[in-house]
Amino acid sequence: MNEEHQPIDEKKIRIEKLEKIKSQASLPYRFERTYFNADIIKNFENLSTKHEIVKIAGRLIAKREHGKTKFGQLIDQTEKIQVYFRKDYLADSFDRLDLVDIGDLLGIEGEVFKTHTNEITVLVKSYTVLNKSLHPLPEKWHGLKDVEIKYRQRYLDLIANPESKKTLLSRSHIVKLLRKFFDFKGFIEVETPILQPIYGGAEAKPFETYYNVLEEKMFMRISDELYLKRLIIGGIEKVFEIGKDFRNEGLDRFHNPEFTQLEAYEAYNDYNDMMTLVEELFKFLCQELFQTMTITYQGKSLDFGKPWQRVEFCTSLKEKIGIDILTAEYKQLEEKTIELGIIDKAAYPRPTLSKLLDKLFSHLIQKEIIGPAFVIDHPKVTTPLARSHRTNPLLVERFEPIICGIEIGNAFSELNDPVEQKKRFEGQLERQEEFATLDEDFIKALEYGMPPTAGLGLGLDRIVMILTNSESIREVIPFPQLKRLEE
RNA sequence: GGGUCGUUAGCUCAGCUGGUAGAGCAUCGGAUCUUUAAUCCGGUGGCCGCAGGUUCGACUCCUGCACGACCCA
Repeated sequence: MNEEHQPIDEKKIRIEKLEKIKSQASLPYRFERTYFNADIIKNFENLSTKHEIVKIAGRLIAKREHGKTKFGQLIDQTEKIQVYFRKDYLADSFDRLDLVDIGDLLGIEGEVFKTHTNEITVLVKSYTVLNKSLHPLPEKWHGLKDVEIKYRQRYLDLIANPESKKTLLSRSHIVKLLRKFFDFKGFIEVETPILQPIYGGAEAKPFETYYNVLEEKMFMRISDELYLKRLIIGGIEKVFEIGKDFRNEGLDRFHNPEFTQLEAYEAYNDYNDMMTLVEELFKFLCQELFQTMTITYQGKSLDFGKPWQRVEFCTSLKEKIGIDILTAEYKQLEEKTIELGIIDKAAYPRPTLSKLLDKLFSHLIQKEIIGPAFVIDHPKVTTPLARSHRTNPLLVERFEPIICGIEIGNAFSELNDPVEQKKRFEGQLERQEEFATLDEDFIKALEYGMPPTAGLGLGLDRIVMILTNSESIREVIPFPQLKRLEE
């Protein structure tokens, strides 16, 4: 760069402005807000006829200068609202608006009125700079599109893209509704250990950590299941937990390594009761969020008013590939997956039977299900924690809720026979399933007698995706996992 | 892990077959007393993701790397 033309250093300019502001008065520690912007819009008639002085606070996101007047837009948590500065009302402080940039945080006192074009506006009687932004904001019209910046600097995404903010606020609303539903149904909310000496309750690679004081390797939980069942045994008969699970696996549109799961267990019930509960839950969510049972996800229409479709795991696969998976040889299934190009020999040199079945089903059947549907009655080998099917001992009483091909949960009639449970765990170890563990302490708990119990796990992030029409799990997680940038 | 695509001003994007960088918004200066993607006039702003290579010459072609998106595993 040559000497005459320095690059614009917007930060430097803004710091200088900030110094000027500070030299006149120090930045306030608080501002007594009397209304959120949304409440002003809601109560406009009342506020304007009474000429009430309102105090609002937020970030300036637009500025339109018009000689001896200026219009701006101030956004707070709830809404944006137009603000109107006039030199004849503000005198000297009008000139000091030169020190105010888009992005700055303002406290404003003024009167509510409507402009000629019927826009609800706050006529500014006085304003205070509460803090400055030292950087310019993303562009006003196109917003912030660069997905990498959106997630790395989520605050900018929230300021610039109302849709992103709406999605995260919806998430909070949905979590509240989930708690309300389970509370209404009489479930007790608990918190179980995230740091566990033995992981279990799912098939997934755990994150490992180390507890110095105990001099012991620990795992971040991959599921809450085994602890919640211990509580069922202890007599907390309707129990649920909402919390993070951690799986040391890939990242994609549907997976984040730490994700939120809702698990619920109800004693004296079975998986049919749990299906009913899930149907009721989605009716409740749709009613509260949309006041309708019909919603659209990524262009697909979904009706939660009707009973969910039931898709039998084995029957549907048999219809599709003409193989009875319950009697088929391992080799036959392996050949089929290779023939269909579903499994890569290099990645899985010796896939387990459970893996093969899972791959076949998710590719051939699940992907095509729009639903809402329950995939039911899986082969026993796939599910060590579920109870055998009451009419077919080769199956378990299990269901997975599927919406638009996305698996949003997993549920069973819980296996409560300690001898059988131990055999199933040992079977997994013998078959050398990758993440098999044997939790003796859990078996011991079962030996004291667990009532017949229905259990449910729901992927909260995925439910939020569907209810907010988000195409990636990253949109519904405030700070999704990204690779670290090199310095 | 593999494939395809992307990375250019603070933001959103152009940039042809290789000839040395463009627009809009933002920013800076000026005009403007109801604007709303305000408008009008004038100006500033670039390690063209990073590192090599080919070439007289590379944003452009080639190789590698980083990050991201989608698809596959």
